[in-house]
Amino acid sequence: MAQLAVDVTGRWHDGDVSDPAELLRSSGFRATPQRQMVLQVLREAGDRHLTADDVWRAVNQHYPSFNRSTTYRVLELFSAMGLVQQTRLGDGVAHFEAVDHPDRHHHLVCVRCGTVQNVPADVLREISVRLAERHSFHIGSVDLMIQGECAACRRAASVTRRA
Amino acid sequence: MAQLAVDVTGRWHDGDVSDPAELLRSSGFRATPQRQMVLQVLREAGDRHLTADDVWRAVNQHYPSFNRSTTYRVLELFSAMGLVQQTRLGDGVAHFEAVDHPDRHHHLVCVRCGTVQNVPADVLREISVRLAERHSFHIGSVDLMIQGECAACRRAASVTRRA
DNA sequence: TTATATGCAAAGATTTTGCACCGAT
DNA sequence: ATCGGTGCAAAATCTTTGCATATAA
Repeated sequence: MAQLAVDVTGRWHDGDVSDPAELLRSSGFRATPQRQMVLQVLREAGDRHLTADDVWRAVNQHYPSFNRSTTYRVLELFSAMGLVQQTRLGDGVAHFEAVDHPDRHHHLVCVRCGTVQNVPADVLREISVRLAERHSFHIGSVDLMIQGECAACRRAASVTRRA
Repeated sequence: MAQLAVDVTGRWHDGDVSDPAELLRSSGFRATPQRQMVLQVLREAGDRHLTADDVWRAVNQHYPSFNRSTTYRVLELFSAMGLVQQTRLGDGVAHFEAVDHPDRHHHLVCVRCGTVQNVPADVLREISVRLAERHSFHIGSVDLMIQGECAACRRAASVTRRA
């Protein structure tokens, strides 16, 4: 995946995250219906992480001409703007969720059954800030993934497969 | 990516991580040259994370019939065995590294230039153990990725693109 | 008006799968 | 001799790109 195909130089939003259209314009981008609908879908999803395809299907339902490639372009833009956080859960597909706080929750992924448990992110806040300071790094998002066996699978001691 | 197509039930290694062949056999798997070479390549890479393709190219050089699909199958097995950790750098490709400690280091990924800084993982040990206990989760690997802007890019305030 | 963003179609990249054969045990 | 593992080839999945058109500002 190419990173930052979009030029966001000096165009980061600094304000009103509640008004998508204004947010886009104030960052120097156009408030197209596609972009607004993508953001809405992501926000309505709450802390469920959607794949690009999930997003596409949701928007496409109300807006049939909405194209897959636009999905990727919009999601890339939002990632660059810091509106959306991209998460990888080890399943080879990118997952996206709206960012309200820079770090919302993290993931325990079971390598047996693929179940994902969310855990609140505040435990990491202090540590990640300290890390960032030490490396003069400006945090966009924090993403912790712990892989292992969930309680059920440990007990079961039997293999569960995932499609 | 399908998870656990391989049956690893009750066959986790408990011992001598230094002898790849014995390690595999004691876990109930066959010690094929392909598997041993993949492990060797990953171990020689130290803390550089290799993509599946990197691994394939390295092994293929000494073993021309070595096939890409075998690469994926072996890496999946090693992940399930906990020998190899899959890390995410936000570039859409899976990266792998040999695991000696359950958590070795984590990553600060610059969304501008793609630079990756490694940071020692011990800061997270306590927290991840606590999290795992709370969720009755058996930790296989811990993977923290912080995305944002590196010091250089913040200063530059100009966009750097990545191929 | 005009540069940005989208739709479309095609290609690219990565990963998975079915099947016949091979080889570690 | 078995059955697990590999090679091969093909497909599936996910994502990116070029270009003409549409549209937000």
